[in-house]
Amino acid sequence: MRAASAPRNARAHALDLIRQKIVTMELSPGSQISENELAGQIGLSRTPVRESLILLAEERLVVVVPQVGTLVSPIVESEIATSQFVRESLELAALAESVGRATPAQIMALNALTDAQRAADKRGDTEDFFALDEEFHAALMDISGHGSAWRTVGQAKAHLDRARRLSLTTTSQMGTLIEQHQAVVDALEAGRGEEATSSLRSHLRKVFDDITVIREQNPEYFAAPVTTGRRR
Amino acid sequence: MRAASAPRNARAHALDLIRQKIVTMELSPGSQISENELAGQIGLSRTPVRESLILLAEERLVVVVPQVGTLVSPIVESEIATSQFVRESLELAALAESVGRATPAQIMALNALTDAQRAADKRGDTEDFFALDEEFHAALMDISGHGSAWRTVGQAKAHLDRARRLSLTTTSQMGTLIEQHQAVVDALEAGRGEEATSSLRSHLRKVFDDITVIREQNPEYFAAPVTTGRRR
DNA sequence: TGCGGTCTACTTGTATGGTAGTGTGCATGA
DNA sequence: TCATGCACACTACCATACAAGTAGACCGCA
Repeated sequence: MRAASAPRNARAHALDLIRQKIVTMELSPGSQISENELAGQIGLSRTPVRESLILLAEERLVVVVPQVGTLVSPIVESEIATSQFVRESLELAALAESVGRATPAQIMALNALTDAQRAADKRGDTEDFFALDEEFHAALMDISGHGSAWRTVGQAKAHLDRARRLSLTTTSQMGTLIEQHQAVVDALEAGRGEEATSSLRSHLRKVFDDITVIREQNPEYFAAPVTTGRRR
Repeated sequence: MRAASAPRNARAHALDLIRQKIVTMELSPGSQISENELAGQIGLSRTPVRESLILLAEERLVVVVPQVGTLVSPIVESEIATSQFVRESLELAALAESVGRATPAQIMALNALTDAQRAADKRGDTEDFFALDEEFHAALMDISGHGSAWRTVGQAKAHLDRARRLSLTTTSQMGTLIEQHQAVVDALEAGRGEEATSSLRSHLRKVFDDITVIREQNPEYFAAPVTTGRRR
């Protein structure tokens, strides 16, 4: 979400703030946080902070242990795999329905986004790059007519993004990702559905595969495949 | 969710209760509810009830208007379409990955579920039928190894189920649904992936199409395709 | 009769106090 | 030295009080 522009109320503000801290790794996975402490930092009472944490727990970004504490979810491989599965399934299904539906204006908008990404790449602006990446995928999904399903993708994506942030220092691969975006747009414009979906699939897989590399480089943030003792 | 067995705490209890009231149409779409009133009924204070409503708002099952009130979400066609898209995409993608992975024990479990559904059909027990339906689809997804993505499907499914409940009086079609389940299991067991996915797709589509019929019969619960003035 | 302002009842939002449960560290004793 | 029990500090959970805002009823007036 690029636009956290409208602080509808204090809770929404707190929620955006805390989620950002988690996804950007400012709050590192596994670290303990407390309602009191966060409330103090943000300048609110415990109530809106607590409500935010409940929502974040629903997103699996934090784990609340009753009477014990709240901690930032460790990056669990199975969780990432699930997020990848959800994202990939929804984006590919949407793209398949988009073939032949995309208007010239929509294609233009996608091209504008890839251009903007190239500019961000040259500037080395990884933050903007990530924001544009988000916009691109959202716009792509919107063409299918299932834009409102982006909410679901966004939740899954949060887990992936958190892991990806660990590699944002290595900006060398941004060019590759942009060209993969472009390949999807070009195939979509030409009406080549198979090519579009296969391009998008390999793009999403590449992002996913990068994470496994990241894991080897930053094992401290990754948890063992714990079975949390919770029954399904 | 068949098992609301473990009342982990008061809020989880309230959440299950309220969600059930909504999905079973005990709280009709569009009707206004209040934190105080619900708290009184359940026998809790506003706090856990309020937290439950926040979560339900995130699921789009209720709409909270600040300082005005909370109302059960009307059944909006676009919302149902999105839910259908999410459910269909995830279940089909999972099934495609399940082909060749299903163990004999898993196939047996699926067959046991269809048998149980036939029994429920004979008894005319629609509640049990719905619960078994849920179990069946969850078990099917679990085989793919992406069982934890069922959470996501479950949220989408809640919207669909609510609309389906309107037709639970017409139990005549339960037999058809069961045989569609069986067709999926049989194809999966035989390793015929294409047949399995196409069977599941037509099954899910049938459920979806039923809803459009329901709409014509119960227009009062359906809202016009309102653009709620909310920017994406 | 119709219009306008005010007042009240009710809503959700936020702050705060008390409760129950958990983990930790320290003192005590073997 | 090590094990054990206990007190304490800390947590999230829930209840309650207060604040901010809205909608509608009601009354006065033109």
